[in-house]
Amino acid sequence: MEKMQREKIVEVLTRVDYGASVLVKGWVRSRRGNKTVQFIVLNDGSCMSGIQIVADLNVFQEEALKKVTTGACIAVQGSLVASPGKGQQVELNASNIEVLGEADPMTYPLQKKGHSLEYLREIAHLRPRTNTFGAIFRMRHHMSMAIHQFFHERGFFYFHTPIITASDCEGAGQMFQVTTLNLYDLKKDESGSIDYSNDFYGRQASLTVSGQLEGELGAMALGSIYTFGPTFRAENSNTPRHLSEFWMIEPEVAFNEIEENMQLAEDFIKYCIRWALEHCTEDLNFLSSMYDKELLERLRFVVDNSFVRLTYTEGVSILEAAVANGHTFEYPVYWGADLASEHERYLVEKHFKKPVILTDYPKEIKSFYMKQNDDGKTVRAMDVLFPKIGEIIGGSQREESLEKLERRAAEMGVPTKDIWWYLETRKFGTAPHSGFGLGFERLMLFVTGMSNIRDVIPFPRTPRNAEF
RNA sequence: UCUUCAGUAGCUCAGUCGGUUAGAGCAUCUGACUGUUAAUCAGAGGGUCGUAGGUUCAAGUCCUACCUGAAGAGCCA
Repeated sequence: MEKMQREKIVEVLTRVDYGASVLVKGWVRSRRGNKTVQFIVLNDGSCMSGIQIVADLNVFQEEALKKVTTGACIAVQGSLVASPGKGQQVELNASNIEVLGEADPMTYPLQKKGHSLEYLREIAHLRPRTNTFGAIFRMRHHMSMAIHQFFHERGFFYFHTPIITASDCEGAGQMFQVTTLNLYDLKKDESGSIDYSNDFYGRQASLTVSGQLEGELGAMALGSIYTFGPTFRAENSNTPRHLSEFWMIEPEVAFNEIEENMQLAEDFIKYCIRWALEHCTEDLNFLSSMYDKELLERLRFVVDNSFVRLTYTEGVSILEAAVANGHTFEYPVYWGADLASEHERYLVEKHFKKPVILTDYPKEIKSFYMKQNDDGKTVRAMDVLFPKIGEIIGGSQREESLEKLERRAAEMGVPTKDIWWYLETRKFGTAPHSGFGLGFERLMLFVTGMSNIRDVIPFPRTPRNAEF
């Protein structure tokens, strides 16, 4: 084969310079045909569509096409022609086909017919080659770009918080320990505690459960920052909405109060969804047709309507009214109770039928760092609740008073000695500030219409599952 | 972690009240077909019924434990 520049199928499909000689490389999705002509659908991942390769058997020996099987990788040189068949604008009349990598049809796990998502999870190393996961992972990229673009446009700085941390007071869940100690020969002191003085960091260390505390340090210097990185929770959560390793976006803004924080959250989510509608049309249409017919409608609805904002207290009143009218919940509703998912779902899906931002929760059920309201009972927390997926964002205005912060930490039994540096932001030049955290995969669930979080990250990490 | 459901061919599933040799579609292979669109048509091969015990004359089917998966719940993003 003469030396040519390989072209991406996404580009070739838009071309109209018929007769041009083109080289494409990709993986065979299917081959069909008869004694005269064979059709090969070739996909290189650059877009959902494959290009149809036409192999005239006057040009090719049937034997030469034997290795062109589903899953094989081939390079095809041919001339671009307008397709006489239905279903595609252009196709490639092959003049040369080279098999770069064979795929034994007897053992190749992907067939051209559909597979269940559960089965594809077991072959996560190959599922990116399917239409569904090609679409999802292309969208994952686009959503990442949207996030950076949104914050960059608004003057936020991408701030890198550490993945390994020695503080355990976020209260966000169980942590994975990081150690180089010999687990077969752990040294313990008289009280039976493990001696970490010889560990890598000279102290106990873990994978981060949130970059928020360090993010606040950035905000108190750079003004507006965001983080976007992996986060780890060692919770034994087995649900379609939890991963033990997931990606989180955490903006933090100096001088923002809770209202501005809410506006930022709403603008941010809408920006991302609008970006998906504009940049991922082909993939969205596929996912919509295959998995969720109302997907596009739901995305447009969220973009076009403002989120409902109400306080926890108002939310509880609505739920209590529902109970009075005969609606039954499994868990009781009363002021002070943490809302169960059935309660959140009722507000979002039954009562308001649109995204809801709940604010001003009882201080007892929220973290120590949230700004205390003057009523002495509530804090300036905010949760953004979405249809289908529940809580997509959790955030708050932060307590800027050192005294109040320390008192609350003590009341809640939070060990603050490891976060003296965090407290010093309140000691030196403290300022009102706010931020929130958004689970990237939860956003992905919403924009793709997928229902299991294990299907929107290439290699999901969940309890008892770290394959690939 | 709790509750419920499921595990039978490469994949998706059927298998009746416990009863003879384990069924289908798709995939794969072989053949047919002059442009197909998840092509079509004909034929063939393909099984440790999740694992280990137990009940029974007899277990894919009933019981127990465990493993794996899914849904819901809790925890949370």
